[in-house]
Amino acid sequence: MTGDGDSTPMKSYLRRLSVRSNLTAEEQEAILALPGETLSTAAHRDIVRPGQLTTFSCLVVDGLAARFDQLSNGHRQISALHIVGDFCDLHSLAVPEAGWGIQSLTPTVVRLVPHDALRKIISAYPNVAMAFWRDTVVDNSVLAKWLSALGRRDATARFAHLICEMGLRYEHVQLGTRERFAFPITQMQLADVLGMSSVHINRVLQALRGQGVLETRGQVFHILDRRRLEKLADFDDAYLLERKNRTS
Amino acid sequence: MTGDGDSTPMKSYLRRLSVRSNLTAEEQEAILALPGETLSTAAHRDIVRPGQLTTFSCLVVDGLAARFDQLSNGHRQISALHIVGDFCDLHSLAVPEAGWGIQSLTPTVVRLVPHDALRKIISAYPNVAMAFWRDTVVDNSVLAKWLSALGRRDATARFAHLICEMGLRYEHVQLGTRERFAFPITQMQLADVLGMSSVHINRVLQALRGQGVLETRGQVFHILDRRRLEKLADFDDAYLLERKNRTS
DNA sequence: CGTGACCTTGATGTTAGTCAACGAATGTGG
DNA sequence: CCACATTCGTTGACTAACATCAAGGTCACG
Repeated sequence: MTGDGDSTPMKSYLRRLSVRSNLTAEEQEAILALPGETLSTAAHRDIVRPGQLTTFSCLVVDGLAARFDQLSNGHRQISALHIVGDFCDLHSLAVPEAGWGIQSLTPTVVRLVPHDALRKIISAYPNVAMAFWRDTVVDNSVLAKWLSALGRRDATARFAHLICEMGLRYEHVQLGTRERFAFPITQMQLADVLGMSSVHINRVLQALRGQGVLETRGQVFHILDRRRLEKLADFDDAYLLERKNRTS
Repeated sequence: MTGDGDSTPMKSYLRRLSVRSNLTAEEQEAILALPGETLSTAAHRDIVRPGQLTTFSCLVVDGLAARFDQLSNGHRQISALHIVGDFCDLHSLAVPEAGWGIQSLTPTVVRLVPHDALRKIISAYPNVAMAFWRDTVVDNSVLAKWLSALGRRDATARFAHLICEMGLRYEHVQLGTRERFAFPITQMQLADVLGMSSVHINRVLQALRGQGVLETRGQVFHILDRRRLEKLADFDDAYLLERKNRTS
């Protein structure tokens, strides 16, 4: 297990929010007190089915989930990775009919928070609403970065960029450091994230290992030469918005 | 000119919102009454510079703008196209520091709406806030579709998909039909949207013309065989959310 | 100890990029 | 109104990156 398990399901989300937003003690209490049902799933299970009408939003408490798009040619593209502390479909509050599916990539624990409760908290605490919104903006920025990676970077740069990003994201929720973190994903799944074949993922990874840039032990990525990795990736962390905001 | 010009700058936005959200007469009045400054720019001008601190959000009143990501290798990727009626950085309300640049692709008229006024309207009319949010969700869905197109579709399918999408979007703001619309973009700019070279854009376009799928006259795209275009694109319009919602 | 998922490697094919040149259209200043 | 410049579109020849196919190896798990 990598997260907090069932004991304090909202804690990891609060940690994520606090990277970018200042919240008062009262606001933090209100977030921690959000109700919901906790659900454990095996790997490769649908958490949200495309087109499903939802009455709750779902927070990843433990494990790894992905938003994916299935194409008629049999291929699939993962358009978001949701790690511990990610509210993977907060937007379903505004649009209850899911536009895409979410699946667990590993055994995963999610917390289903009713839309009612979310509506209450955002109307009672406008600053919390802003913090929520801010986080959805970051998700959007990540998506935009992935897009330019797929459109304009070669396989090595794409791979390197993803590893840089995931390092920071795991660090934000205190599940590792930017240089060493458990990222339980298979090469086939990486292929679906980066829009390439798993064969090519493997070759790129080996090249990086060969150059002494990183090593993997099981699911733990260990970055040996961060400078070089960031250079290969043309990585700039600004889009992850690590600075605090308060706008209310 | 393709839009309403200066006379009623918020009207086209209202049209776009109304595709997906039911708004009362009072709410519509409030939106039309939003203050702001109107600005005309030539083509290829920065509207928002990356990193810029903004105190307003900007609505495209006429023309065509793009959100783009500049890479250090000299390439660039366009991660959103903003047509008439698109509020291209509503999210800057939550995150004032722009994470990306926005440029005009053609001579463009934008309306700069102060954040203050937007904050007032969303706190006075929660249903308007939801309508705004809903529209940012659609922008996000579009981005996700573009991502799977770049990751998992070949050049022809990507091109076809974009044309299908733009047809619907122009129809939504009543600037043409899904089968015939003015889309003033160069092949180089298309290349930056679709993550390919302008040479290849040209070849794909010619192939589609040769098959009698579409023709172009100047900037007007005319789709001759919509069925076939949608099939090539594997297009499903659900992500553009043409159904109405009201959640408040 | 067998089974299935995942990783690794090699050989081959295809898509689309790059480079280069020219034509067409559009705009500009004299 | 014309000569020029610039941008955009078109085409061909060549090349590089990555997909696909196929086979075997490794590891975890029942």
